[in-house]
Amino acid sequence: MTSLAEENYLKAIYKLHEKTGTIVSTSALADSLSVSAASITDFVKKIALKKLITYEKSKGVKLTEKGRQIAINIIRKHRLWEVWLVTKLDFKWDEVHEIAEQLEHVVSDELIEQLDRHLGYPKADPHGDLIPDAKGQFAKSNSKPLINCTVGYKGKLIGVAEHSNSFLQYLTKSNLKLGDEIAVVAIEDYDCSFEVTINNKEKKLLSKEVVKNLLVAEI
Amino acid sequence: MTSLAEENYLKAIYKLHEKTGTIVSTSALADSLSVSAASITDFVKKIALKKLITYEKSKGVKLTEKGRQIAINIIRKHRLWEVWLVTKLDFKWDEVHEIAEQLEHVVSDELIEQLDRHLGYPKADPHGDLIPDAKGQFAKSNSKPLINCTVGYKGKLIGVAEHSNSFLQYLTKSNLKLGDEIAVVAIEDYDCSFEVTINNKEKKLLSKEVVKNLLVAEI
DNA sequence: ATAGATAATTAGGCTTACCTAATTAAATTT
DNA sequence: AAATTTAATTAGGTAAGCCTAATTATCTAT
Repeated sequence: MTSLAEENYLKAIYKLHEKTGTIVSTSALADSLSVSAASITDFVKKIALKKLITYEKSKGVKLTEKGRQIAINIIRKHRLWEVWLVTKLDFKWDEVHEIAEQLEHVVSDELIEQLDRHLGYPKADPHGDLIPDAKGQFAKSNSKPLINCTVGYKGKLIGVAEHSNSFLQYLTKSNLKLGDEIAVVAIEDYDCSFEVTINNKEKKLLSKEVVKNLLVAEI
Repeated sequence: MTSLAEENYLKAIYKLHEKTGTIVSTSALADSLSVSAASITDFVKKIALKKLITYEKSKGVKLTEKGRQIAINIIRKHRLWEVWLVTKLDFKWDEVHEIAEQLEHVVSDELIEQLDRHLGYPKADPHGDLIPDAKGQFAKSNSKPLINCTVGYKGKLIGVAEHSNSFLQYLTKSNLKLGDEIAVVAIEDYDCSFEVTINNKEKKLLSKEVVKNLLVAEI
């Protein structure tokens, strides 16, 4: 069996690897889990023995295929629960993370299968993150950060690259939501801010920080 | 905060007290939690210091009002989740207990409030057990064991006094479910078995063991 | 290439929630 | 009431998951 702590370590390793593309360092993990570096070293040795990760002393860790499957399953559960919270219980997209962090650890394959069915086999969570299927397979995504687009580009907002409550709340306040059509009208060279129109109507100025974190795709 | 172990101890004490009406003994708790008596004594002292229970050495324990509120809240959550599992995810009434045991520990008042609303504020769980409201208040029940009824009695099956999977599965197999109308046709003196009709149609013979565990109420 | 800074590890401890074995208290039998 | 059985407690110990402080490795800058 996989303990709560193990699940959280594996998930953190998965996410850090996804972000950096490299082997995951002790300090990055310590940071992400809010646990001392010494504790990380300890724990990491233990789960390496269980073949959930490979551990290179003073280098860092990597998930094994076994560890990766567990991590992906936790992420699958987390995202399905988030969909449920938003679509069935009317939570806002900035209110679901903490609750899903608890629900993701509930153990029952039957439950998750039924939940998935109940939700109509959603492809993405409320933040646009893809939901892997029961076999751990992700759909292919063709999203890119809006900041990589040029004047004249027209696409749909399908995700966010930053999940902080403050960013999500900023978007809500700005009346920007997933599915909105975004057209790039102009880009200011000096500060990299974008002038865009939303759904062919509303004109908006978006700062570089914001544009970096908006993920768009062809319509 | 209340730990997982604390929640389980309080719930067990609540249920044992409900069943026996008396102060709860160390051995009864040990039995119900599958933990050694020595561990019970230890733990019970700790939560007595937190004023969740009162502990009389060598006598047993009782919930304080604070402990009782926590226990009732866990039971409320458990039963709401069971309703959700059956009504929204199509689980059978004998499949929900273990999953609800996990879900009941998820911490979020908002979540439970929204879940309650989503379910339409159910009064009882799939086994007919009453669901306390957010203030810990139970509705009044006028149910009684079928075994206390006499020939000619007509009532509705509204609950079960025994929750084992084998009993629930027996009822399912016998095509008996909550809401069914039961009329007592005859009672065999010798073995206390009941001859009944279900929904004014099907005739059935129910053993004393079964009749003891069926809860009925006036229609 | 070496000094200094940064990152990782080791050593030793703590808390929670459990355990067994030994002892004491309470209940039951004779 | 004494003897026996049963229940409860005490004493001492364990594993998991964390901690701090001290040490060692690795990286960076001169």
